Amino acid sequence: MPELPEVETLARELRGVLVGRSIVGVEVCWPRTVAAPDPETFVRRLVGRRIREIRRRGKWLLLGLDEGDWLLVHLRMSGRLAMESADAPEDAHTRVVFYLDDGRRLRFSDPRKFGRMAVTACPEDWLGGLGPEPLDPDLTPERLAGMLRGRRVRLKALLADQRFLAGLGNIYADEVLWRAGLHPLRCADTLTPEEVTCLHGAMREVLEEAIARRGTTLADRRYVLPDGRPGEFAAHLAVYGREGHPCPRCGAPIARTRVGGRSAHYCPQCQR
DNA sequence: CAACCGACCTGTTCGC
DNA sequence: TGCGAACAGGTCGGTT
Repeated sequence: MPELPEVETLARELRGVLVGRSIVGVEVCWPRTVAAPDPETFVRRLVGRRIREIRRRGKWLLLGLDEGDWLLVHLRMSGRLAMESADAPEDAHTRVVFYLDDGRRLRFSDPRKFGRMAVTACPEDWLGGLGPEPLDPDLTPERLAGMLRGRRVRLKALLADQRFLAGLGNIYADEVLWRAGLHPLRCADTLTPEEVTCLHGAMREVLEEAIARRGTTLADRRYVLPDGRPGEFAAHLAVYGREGHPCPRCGAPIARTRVGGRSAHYCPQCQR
């Protein structure tokens, strides 16, 4: 579930505690978490490295290391990164543990085992296919209109397509469309310039507000901050997970349909 | 090009 | 109460 606001929050929180630290050891508990290189080389290229910087690109977290390598992390569905002291309790879902030079650990736990990480000198090999960042100032309404032109796809599917825009997933695609008053099944290349501007604004507002509230922690608590605190945006969701509940804008019951095998929540009254 | 499906996974929820 | 089926959705690769 972690999407752009959750990974952005993670990057900001980890920046304060990880930058300047060195990795003194790495334990791979579930080898398939390591997408590349092979787990042995993965560990060898990390041990002894200092963490220079932390960035986000789409839903990817990037840890910049000295000597030019990058550690890339994708949380997918259930991944979680947590800072913990050396005496923290066992976790049955631990997949990779990074031991740091201050005695603390960065633990990657991931019940569903979908999360992936990689060490590479060339992040572009992994991130090259991603679309633009939704919050990039260069992504103007005019440019967004150009991206939509000729795309005969349903809006919801396009917003969640990482090649189109990097970072939106099921939750925020639904929330953005509700804020913009656009139906999730609407064909993408039929939007008027006014509607594109509205979509552009809704996207920025929803993402910026979600980041300000440190992301969405749902009842299952699969996403929490590195210290275990929850994000606070769940209370501000208008449609996601609210089927049958009243629309915050008009009071009509929120409906749910399916787009490409995934659920799409919307207000049948406000989103035509 | 667009839509759909199965695979990857396991914890939770649902129906009988 | 207990059990298995269905569901959750990010991404990839294959098929229609």
